[in-house]
Amino acid sequence: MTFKKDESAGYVVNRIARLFARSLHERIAPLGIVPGQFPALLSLWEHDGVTQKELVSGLDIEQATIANTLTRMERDGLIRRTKHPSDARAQQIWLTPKARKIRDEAYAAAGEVNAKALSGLDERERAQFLDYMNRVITALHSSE
Amino acid sequence: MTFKKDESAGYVVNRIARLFARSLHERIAPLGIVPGQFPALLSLWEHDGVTQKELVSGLDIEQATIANTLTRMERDGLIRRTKHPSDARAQQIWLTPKARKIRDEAYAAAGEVNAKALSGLDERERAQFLDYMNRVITALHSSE
DNA sequence: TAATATTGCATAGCATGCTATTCAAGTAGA
DNA sequence: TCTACTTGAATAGCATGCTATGCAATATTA
Repeated sequence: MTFKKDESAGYVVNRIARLFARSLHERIAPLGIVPGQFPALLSLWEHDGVTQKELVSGLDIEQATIANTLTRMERDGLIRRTKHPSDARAQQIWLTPKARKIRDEAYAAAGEVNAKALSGLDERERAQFLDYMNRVITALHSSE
Repeated sequence: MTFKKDESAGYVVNRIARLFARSLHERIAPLGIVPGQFPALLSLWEHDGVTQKELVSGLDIEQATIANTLTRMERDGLIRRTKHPSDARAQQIWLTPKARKIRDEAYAAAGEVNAKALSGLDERERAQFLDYMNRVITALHSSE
């Protein structure tokens, strides 16, 4: 009785995630960003000036991970951090002009990767695929 | 025009992969193994005594990554490495009794995670889901 | 066979993620 | 108000993955 990797959802999902990341990495590297910065950027492109806590609350990534990502983003000139006006523990996170400027190209790059990934599925299948994935997320989330 | 994370295949896939890894981690930790060791273990449970090159060729993970994983597996008492009889550059990788012993439980743990993840899909949907994922892998693999 | 190329594996250096912990700053209660 | 709890963020330490390189051993070829 052999464990069939190609039939194990977990195995395949891991493989796909790495392929997506690689593909995205290639396309956004010229913009000066990397895949791990995408979640934060998506959120900040919509609304910046928020605290780290607020940023974290809209993402499904741990606070410690975001903190490190933000440090790299600051190093890379994508964000600035300013003191929060009324809470000395907190800070506000602002996009730099550089980060604002690449927004449309980054969206396009992500769109291209998704398009390429889904190129073998028709409209109905794509919708199903997303539906299935969202159901899997729900199932994995349930504590037991 | 807002980028809808829940409708981006790449975003969702990344999320799922992390949820899978977390769930698997919880279940196999008691066995003394971690998710990153799974691919190598699956291969070695079927056939050990192979070289690193042979092991790598059956997996879709880079050689450098495997090399580091094997170092941790050796540290954790899961494998031993012996000199290759006819090529001083190479080595043969052998499972320890400890690693052999946990095989069935590890299979079961992976099966449980998959079962939980897919619990919201019926038989037909599961087959479709896997089919879609394999098509996505193919699409992402194509160089252009 | 000596020079060159290839190959098997390790290492360096980095990004991304996680859990656990620390630490300073706010808040609440006695 | 003084003590204790909570909270926002950083840090430590680790795993997993990648690309690029290094290095020794083997193979090839001129």
